[in-house]
Amino acid sequence: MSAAVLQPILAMPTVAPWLDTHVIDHVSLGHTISCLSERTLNEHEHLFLEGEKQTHVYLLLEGVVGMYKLLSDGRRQISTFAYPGDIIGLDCNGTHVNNSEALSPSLVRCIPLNAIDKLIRSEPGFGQALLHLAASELAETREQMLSLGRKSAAEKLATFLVRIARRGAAIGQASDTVQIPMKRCEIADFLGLTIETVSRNFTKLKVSRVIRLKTNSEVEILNWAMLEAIADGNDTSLIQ
Amino acid sequence: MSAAVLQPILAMPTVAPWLDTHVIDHVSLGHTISCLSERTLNEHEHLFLEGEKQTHVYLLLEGVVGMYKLLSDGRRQISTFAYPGDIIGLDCNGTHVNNSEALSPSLVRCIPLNAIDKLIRSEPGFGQALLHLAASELAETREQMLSLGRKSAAEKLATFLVRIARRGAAIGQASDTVQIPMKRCEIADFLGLTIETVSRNFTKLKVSRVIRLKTNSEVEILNWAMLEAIADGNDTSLIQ
DNA sequence: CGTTCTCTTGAGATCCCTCAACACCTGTGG
DNA sequence: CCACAGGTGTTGAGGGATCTCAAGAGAACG
Repeated sequence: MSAAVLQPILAMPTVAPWLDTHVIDHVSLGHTISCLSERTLNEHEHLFLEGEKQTHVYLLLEGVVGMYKLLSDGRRQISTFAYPGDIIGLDCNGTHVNNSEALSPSLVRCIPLNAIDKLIRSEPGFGQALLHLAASELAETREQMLSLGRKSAAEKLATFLVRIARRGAAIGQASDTVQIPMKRCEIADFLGLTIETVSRNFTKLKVSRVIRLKTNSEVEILNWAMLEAIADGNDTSLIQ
Repeated sequence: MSAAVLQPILAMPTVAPWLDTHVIDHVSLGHTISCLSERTLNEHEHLFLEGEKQTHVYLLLEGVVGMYKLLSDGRRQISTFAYPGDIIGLDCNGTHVNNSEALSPSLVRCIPLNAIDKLIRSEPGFGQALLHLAASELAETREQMLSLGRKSAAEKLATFLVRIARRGAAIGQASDTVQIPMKRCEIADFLGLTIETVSRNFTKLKVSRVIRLKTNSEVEILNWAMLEAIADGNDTSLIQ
């Protein structure tokens, strides 16, 4: 699989093409191709933990990876989900500030930090691409803060579904059915809710004919306008 | 005032020194110093609005600026507060995704985007500094997501006070008294609470002798260990 | 010294959480 | 083929943290 087809949706210019094996070998590593490795992750296996020293940046090739933080009593907040084509581990300066766990069997390409540094110095476009990527992640994260701080449970779930549907469409999935690669528990920890509240609001959306659940991880969006209205806080019927 | 003394606390290497008038003039603008302008903002004046085209990046020289997003019914989420030395407008690729409002009379240096681009291309260290800055902002934003999604009102307020106290100490304020340059309303919109809940939890912290309010905008921290314990969710007495 | 803005405090309502039971699905083994 | 177990998701009842609405207390300012 070529990394060139796995471009992050948001970044323009994109970062992933630079991290193709041949490019990075040619540009920054000379002939020591062995420095670039790939790593498979089982479900629930961790890529890195909070507090660990950062050694690599990772390009996700397959699977879904969740980044999360914990409180000492076990409360968890998932800050973002990484999809194929996404860069993992950019949000840290030397030490990881998140835990990173594979939510499904995954495959990552490991890019050593010094390779990144060399690329930045030798290829002016690369640094710019990384900067755009970071800016996009910041924008997305701050959009999610609006959800966490100010939206109701139903609005949070609708927002989540809209975003995940757009994301699925961007990587070429059938647009009528949205694949949800995470469990209720992970959705809850992403939205700042409990699994029961997530489940109840799935039901709410079902009975009001906004969505239909083909399976627990496949959602058909029946009323896209209504879903977006709820997500944006413009709905008056569902939220009572 | 020289920008060199106004380095962002988190970024290492820092960005601000590159944006000093003489440096940016020499490196990227040749002799057209007129391209670099400064702008004063009254309280509640906006630097830019969501959806506007991005023309500049701003270095905050004086004052405090809040970045926020709105829902159509007026619910507001403040995503971050900028202090002197901070860069404003980095979290966007062409179009602003936040509103940016001065919370106190402020002064910003306006750096045109093309100057930023030139600096990135000509000075390899500058792009790296920007990247570190973006990574730091991402880390800080995701820390705030943990607050928004998983902490109680008391824990949110304690977290806010700890962070603002550290920030004040870093720019050389007296460590026993913390200056809070924003109103209750802005604290509430930052923490995802109402002003009443913020006020009630200020009172909670007062009666349990964790803090003392000299004025409404000056807080003395009486029990630092307790404040941090509450912020980290390790307190059992206050949260019942 | 009133006016306005901000902050605090109280009482009731509400949304979401907690605890609990049950339903569903899948694989395993008798 | 069925029984069973474990993981996952749904639904219900009750409680609690926070919000809403309302009034009053301070602080800032002309």
